[in-house]
This record gives sequence, structure tokens and C-alpha cells, in this order.
Amino acid sequence: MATKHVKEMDALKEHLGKHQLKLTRQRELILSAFLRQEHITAEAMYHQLAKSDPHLGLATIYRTLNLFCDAGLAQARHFGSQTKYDNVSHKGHHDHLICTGCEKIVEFENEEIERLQEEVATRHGFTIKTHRLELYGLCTRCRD
Amino acid sequence: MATKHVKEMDALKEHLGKHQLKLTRQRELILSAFLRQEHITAEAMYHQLAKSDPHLGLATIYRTLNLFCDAGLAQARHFGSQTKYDNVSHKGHHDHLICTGCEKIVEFENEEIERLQEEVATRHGFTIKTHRLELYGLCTRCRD
DNA sequence: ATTGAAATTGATAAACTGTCTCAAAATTAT
DNA sequence: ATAATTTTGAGACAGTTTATCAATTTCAAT
Ligand SMILES: [Mn+2]
Ligand SMILES: [Mn+2]
Ligand SMILES: [Zn+2]
Ligand SMILES: [Zn+2]
Repeated sequence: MATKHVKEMDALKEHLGKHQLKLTRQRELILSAFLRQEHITAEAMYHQLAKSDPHLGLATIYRTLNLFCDAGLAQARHFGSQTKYDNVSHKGHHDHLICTGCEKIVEFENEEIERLQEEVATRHGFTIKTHRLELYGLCTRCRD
Repeated sequence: MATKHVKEMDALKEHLGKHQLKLTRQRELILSAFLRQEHITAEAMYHQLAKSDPHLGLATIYRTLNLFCDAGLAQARHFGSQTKYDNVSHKGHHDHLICTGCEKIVEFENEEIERLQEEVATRHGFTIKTHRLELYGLCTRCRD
């Protein structure tokens, strides 16, 4: 549908325009697939897209997902040895609860923690630009 | 001096004893160098130790630092794409403030944040096993 | 619609970090 | 000292991501 993901497509176009970058078939294709995901690795996107477009190169996936990060549509998160691209196009900042049993990822946001982080930083003379908070454990189902 | 790092050396010996592992020249050497650090990568230890012992293999450094983790003397921390081994022999749990300007790392510990983390986890049915909290920003000196 | 400069792509090489392999050496219990 | 077991060092190997570069595509200006 031409009515889906218009907002994100426009955000990408705006970023492209500002940086003398071009809109390509691949970029449209990867964006549309990416927006259907919550968190995904480049490798996983590669295999998923290979079904419909077997000649899409892995390097292009990486380049494009990194472009999405620059455009503010994605955020790279280093979970273990892999980088997952977090689809942040329709949501604000958040942190993660990760089940080490089933790999489930739950997003959360806690204002009080954010406030305390600022407090800690200030106490040490730091100005926070970003942060990363990940809680690892077992979800209800995996605790059996 | 034979009087330095005796406690940690004993902790290592105890771990070795319990797991049918042997005390080697390399393990003593790497331990003594490691205990002088706060946070260090395997690669950095490799180069540092190469000055006095050019034939120490990188694999041995990795193996030994991982051994220290098992023995509770070190903790592996994945900062970006590199693993830093945190010398936790003389300190308990803590999190990190990291200056993106000069790479300075400040350790902190905030009970209130820890408590709120538990609260968030409980609310989502999770049981936390570990967590990671890193605040990235600029220290006083780099904010100029 | 054509042209042409500039950006992009895909295939693959390379970089980078960390682990594995295995013969030789070191350790430890006997 | 002997012998079983563990460890070491060198380099091969593996997993993930980036760099290279010739061919292709985009897009703004004719
Ligand atoms: Mn997320
Ligand atoms: Mn630390
Ligand atoms: Zn689970
Ligand atoms: Zn600094």
C-alpha cells in the first residue's frame, strides 16, 4: 500500500535530501521490511529479504541500516556479539529487559531511573549524551 | 614483593585447586599485571606484557583473563566492540560513566537505581540475573 | 527524452576480535 | 624421577562488520 509508512518514508527522504544522498529501490525495500520489525540483525534482514530479492547484498543491508540510524529511524544496539537494529521510528527512548532463556526482549521506560542517572552524572561532573540500560534475566515462562 | 596481591593470589589458587587447574608462571604473571589495572582489554595486556615477556601468546591472555572471570577476580564488560576486563577483585558491583571525549571511566553505584530496576523487572514478570548500565557523555574537562 | 556527474550497488576482500587446534612444554601427584 | 594431565604458543579459523571497486543507477540539467 502506498499509504503505509509514509511518515517514515518522508523522514528518510528528508535526510537523503539534506545529505546529497539518493533514493534507491533498495533503500525503499529495506525500509519497508525494517519497519515491520521491532529489533533485528542485519544478517536476519539479509535472509528475510533474500526470499523476494536474492541479489540484495549484505553490505547494502548494513549500509542502509546504518543510514537509518543516521536518519533517526533506527538505533544500533550491541547485544552480545551481534548488533540489533532497533526500530525506533514510532517510539521514543526506552531500555530493555532481556530473557536469557528465550531471547525475548521487553521494552520499558522509567522516568525515575532516568532522573537518577542524571543525578549521578551531575555528581561526577558529567553531561550525559546517551546511555544503555539492559536487564538480563528470566521471563515468567522460562523460570520453570 | 611477595607481600602484594596475596589475597587475590590465594583466591586464584583456591579456584585452581577446586577445578584441577594448574598454577603456571603465565597465570602468576598475568594476575600480577592485571591487578595493577582498573579496566583493560586483552589486547592491551598483550602489548603491555610483551615488553617483559615477548613470547606470551595472545590466546593465553584471553584464556587467563577468562579464567580470572571464573574465579571472580575479573568481570568481562562489552564496551562497544571491545571487551574490557574489569578488575573487581577489591570491589563489589558497580556501573560506569564513560567519557566519549577522553575515554575516562568513572565507576559508580546507586542503590536507588538498583532497587528501581528490580521493580521494573518484577512488574514485567522477570527475575533479573545481571544488568548493565552505562552512561555515556562528557567529563568536566572534555566539555570545553 | 538524453546526458553526465555523482552516488549506490553487489561481490568479495579485508579487518577485527575472539576462540580452536595441536604438538611441545610445564606442572603436579605418585 | 616418572607419568598422567594440563597448559602454552603459534597460527588457523570463525563471526561480524567495513572497505574496495567496477558496473549500475539516480537525478538534475539540458
Ligand atoms: Mn527496543
Ligand atoms: Mn568497573
Ligand atoms: Zn524467556
Ligand atoms: Zn573526558
